[in-house]
Amino acid sequence: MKRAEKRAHLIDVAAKLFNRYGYHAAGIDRVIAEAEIAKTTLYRHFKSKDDLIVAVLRRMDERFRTEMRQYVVQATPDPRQRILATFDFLEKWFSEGTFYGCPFVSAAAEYGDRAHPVFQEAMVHKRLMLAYLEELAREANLADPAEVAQQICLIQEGATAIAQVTGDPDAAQRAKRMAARLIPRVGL
Amino acid sequence: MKRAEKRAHLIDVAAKLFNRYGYHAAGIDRVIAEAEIAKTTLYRHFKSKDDLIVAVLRRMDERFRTEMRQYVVQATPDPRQRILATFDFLEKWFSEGTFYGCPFVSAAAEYGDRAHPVFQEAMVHKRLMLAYLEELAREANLADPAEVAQQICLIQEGATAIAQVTGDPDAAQRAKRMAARLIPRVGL
DNA sequence: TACTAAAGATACAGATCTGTATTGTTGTCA
DNA sequence: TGACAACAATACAGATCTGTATCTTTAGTA
Repeated sequence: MKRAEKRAHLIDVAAKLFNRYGYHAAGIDRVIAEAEIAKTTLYRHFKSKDDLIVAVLRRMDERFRTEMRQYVVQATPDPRQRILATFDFLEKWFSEGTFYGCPFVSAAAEYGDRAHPVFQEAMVHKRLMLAYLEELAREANLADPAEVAQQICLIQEGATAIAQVTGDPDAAQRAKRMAARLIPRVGL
Repeated sequence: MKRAEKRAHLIDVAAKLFNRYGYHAAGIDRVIAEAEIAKTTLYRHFKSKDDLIVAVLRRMDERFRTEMRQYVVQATPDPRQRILATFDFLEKWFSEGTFYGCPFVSAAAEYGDRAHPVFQEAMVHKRLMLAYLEELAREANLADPAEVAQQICLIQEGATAIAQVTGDPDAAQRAKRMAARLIPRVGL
């Protein structure tokens, strides 16, 4: 395995463990055991655990938004329907069995200091999600794309939290229905 | 200080620390230092840290719902407005400076095993919140109280997550406007 | 006042945590 | 093939964690 692949694999394993057990509860020893690498190797790639966590969040943000984009694009060409398709993507996520709530919200909870790099990374993700939703709202010719994006974002967060605690993926479809009512139809 | 008061004080201190630093990050040593009690005293009241966490969650649930009830009752006599008043209560909470996101969602994230007592306690809180909102929806004579309760609950969770990550208490008022659009006016 | 239960103080056991140091092995490229 | 960087394996330092054991002091009660 090449160096870059090793690093990527390490991040993937760490992401899985952090999501499942939490950022504090999942220790470095467990990560290296599961990734089957030596501790020295980990610390050659990342100078600290916080550093690894930040890398994990960055990777998850990238993957999450890329996959959502791909899902939405292939789902429907209609701009308004694309906004609603994000909720189908959420439903898929919630049903995955590896879903333990939003990793970014959890990270912000475990590293409550707003100046902490981990918290900052969670904020970045939320900003980028907001930007994407605003982009969709703009393409749908909605009156106030920024406001719509904020609303959709809020509903998505709500659905995620509900699905996490209740374990019910249906939260996504309920959220979708709510979003449909909030978004005025194009041309109306 | 009497035994019962000591126990209550211990729970309050633990709640503050768990919220601020997280359930794993805040250690027993820190709790007893802040509460100014001996470790033996803590373990006389609670047989383990998990036990303490469960007690903290129970107390927070009780307090949260009681205070929300009181706030809502004194806010307005109109049943429909009472539903919306819950969002003003949230705004107050978000602005408190001691707000670090929903303690129950965070607890569920740190103890992701659904069979874990801590996770169970988070579920109980959500169930009770749902029951309260359904009660409000029923008093407002809404067509489908159970469905409305689920929707309001979802929006509240969304507002909480947004406020946590962005630090913006305005999420509560946005959520309130969204809720107002979702709840049909009485008699219509 | 004498008894008892609770609390304080403290040390400690045993595990686990992050991070480093050491030594040997592997693999890659010139 | 020889040099060099990465990796593995391992031990370890030093801190921190949960939980217990020991002993003393306090406080309430009969």
